[in-house]
Amino acid sequence: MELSDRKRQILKVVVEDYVRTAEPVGSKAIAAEMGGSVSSATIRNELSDLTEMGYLEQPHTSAGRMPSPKGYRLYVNELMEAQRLSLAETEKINQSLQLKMEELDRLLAQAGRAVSALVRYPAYVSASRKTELTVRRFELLAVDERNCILVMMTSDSKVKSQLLRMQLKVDPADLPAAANLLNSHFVSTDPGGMSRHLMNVADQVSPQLFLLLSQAVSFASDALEEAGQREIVTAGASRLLKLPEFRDADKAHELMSFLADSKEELPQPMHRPMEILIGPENVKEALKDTSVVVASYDIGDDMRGLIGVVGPTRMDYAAVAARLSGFAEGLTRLFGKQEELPPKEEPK
Amino acid sequence: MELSDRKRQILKVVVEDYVRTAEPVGSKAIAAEMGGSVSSATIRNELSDLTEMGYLEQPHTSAGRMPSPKGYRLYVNELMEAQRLSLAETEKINQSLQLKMEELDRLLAQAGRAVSALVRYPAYVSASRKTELTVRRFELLAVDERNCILVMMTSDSKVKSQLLRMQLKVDPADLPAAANLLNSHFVSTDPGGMSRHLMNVADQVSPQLFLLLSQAVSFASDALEEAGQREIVTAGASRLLKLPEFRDADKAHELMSFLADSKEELPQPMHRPMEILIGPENVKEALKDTSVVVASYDIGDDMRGLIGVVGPTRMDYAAVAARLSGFAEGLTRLFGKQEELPPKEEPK
DNA sequence: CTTTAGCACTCCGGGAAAAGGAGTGCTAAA
DNA sequence: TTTAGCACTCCTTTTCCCGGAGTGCTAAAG
Repeated sequence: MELSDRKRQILKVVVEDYVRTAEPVGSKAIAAEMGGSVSSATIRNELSDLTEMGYLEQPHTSAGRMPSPKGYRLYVNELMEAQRLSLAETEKINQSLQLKMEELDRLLAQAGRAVSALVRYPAYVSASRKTELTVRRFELLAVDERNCILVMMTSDSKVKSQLLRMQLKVDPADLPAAANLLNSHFVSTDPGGMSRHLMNVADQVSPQLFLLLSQAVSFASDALEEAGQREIVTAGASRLLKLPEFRDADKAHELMSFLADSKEELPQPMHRPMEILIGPENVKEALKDTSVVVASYDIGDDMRGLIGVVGPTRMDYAAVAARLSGFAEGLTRLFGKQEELPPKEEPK
Repeated sequence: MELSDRKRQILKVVVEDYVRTAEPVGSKAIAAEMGGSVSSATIRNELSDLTEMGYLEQPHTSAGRMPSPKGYRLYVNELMEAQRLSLAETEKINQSLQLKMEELDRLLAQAGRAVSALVRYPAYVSASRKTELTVRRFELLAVDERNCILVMMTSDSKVKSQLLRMQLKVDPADLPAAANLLNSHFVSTDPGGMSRHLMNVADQVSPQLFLLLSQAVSFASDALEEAGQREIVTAGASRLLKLPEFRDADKAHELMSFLADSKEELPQPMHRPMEILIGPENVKEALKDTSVVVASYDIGDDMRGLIGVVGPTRMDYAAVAARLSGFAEGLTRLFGKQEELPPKEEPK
């Protein structure tokens, strides 16, 4: 059965009222909010229908109505008006993105704090790689005969380095040869492949050099693996405590420790650039009665970031969605700019 | 006035009972716990004295007694028996310290989680440098005429590197000279000094090289500064919610956002390797009715770490102190091992 | 057929009153 | 100095009651 226009409007009013007040809303209030064109009795009939259809629920007979997850879903899909951000608001977002491009971790943490502060709910941010990272080039620098420095440039034009301590003395003059070996055999290879490949060169070099190489390879594959991991930071978890639905300490604790310890299991947008998951639509038990809004953004060409907000099902979806997509765009732009001038020189 | 032995014993019982139950403790319970050698009436007289002297307080007439901060202080200083950890417990601590020595940040975070899990309170961990960090040696590696790699070894034998993108083309053949310049002028200098010094070399080199040098110097001083900062991580903040004293959402929120946003202001041990700050002894307003136990540990020779626990004044000081010092020792040992073999070659 | 007014009924929330209990402080005796 | 006895205090919990908001039904009006 199709919903009449009036039913839709009523549902909209209920959602928006309930989001604001956190109290079940009654027929009288709705009638008033609709300009008095219909009486509360009429509204009551409609409410009764909507409840039967599963869009609304009642905490108990003779209380007002509140939206069910299904009701929120309809609201989000069809009723909600895309909120335009005010200029001031947009300005604020961009301002909070004036981040110094330090390490990615730090930047994510900062972005998370900014989002959380803006929407007043806990937020989470992460970045992950679309394609496997590899090493593009190795260098070895002598320090003394027991120490040398390994420098690698990765396929995303970042540089990593590490001091290698050698169990056996190595003549500094041998280093260029070792570096050549690395450059000819271990370049453009995924971490697993590197360690496997190490065996193949075992008999081509002296034991000293082999020890050195295996250290280098193990550092390289560790570094690649680490950089490939998606790291997630959360911010503003304690904001939950301000919400009436988390007045109960146990409930709050459950969700907050989920945010602290199981960040990896927070939802990612699968199909669209922004997704809204309402209450039981969440797979994770701990999120069953919260809602999540999550958007993705691009970091250069081969990384993808994700930025999300966790809140009660009674969330101001329109506001959060607008701000979140503002942020996602801002971040895409930010990284677009940063990544403009990487050396395109490709190894072969 | 000196406290009689019996008074001291009574105080001890009160503290330990109150810590366990979070309820004011009455004369009868104390009498029972002391083996029935004295009657509750006698205890009442003593309690009355102790209250007058300020070691105990009463939430209201005709309630039991609970320790005042002064009472806790006496308990911590004189009454508390240093708790010996069971073998299993020590084992557990050491096990949780089987950390892979990745980046310091990650290690701290992991240690924080371990401590927090063990003592069941929020914990914080940080590391800071005792002496100023400087660069010991620079290297420049050519990539192409617009890009080169800066590698620096710092005074603590760590290696950092960064890709430098040059606005003006530079002949790779000039790089060794540039590196020499860096090595002769910017080594063993603090970050501030580096930027000041940059002006002095402005007229000794070509504009291209100068641009390159200034990028290198600015990266170096940023890196030094960043590495010098004390970074603090907190863990397990949500455990607060399990405690009856933080049942009130507002109170919990206040402390949790302090832990999230003002970590820098958490206490550090000043004089001794371990310090206990009880309630109002804390300077920070937000900590006025919590207690903090904080211990320090060594990271090699020139870094010092700090590891602390935040909880209600009603904290099991003996247990926390024992576990914390176990952790601090473990960490010192861990870092001691790691740092055994740095190259002692000193620059001059 | 839809809308509206009227009305009885339900159920929650808050406040007052009552009951219960733990613990104190005092007194007087051992 | 210690102890038993007892009255008193004050908190906590429970119970009870009331008011109000809101519903659902019915019957009349549009």
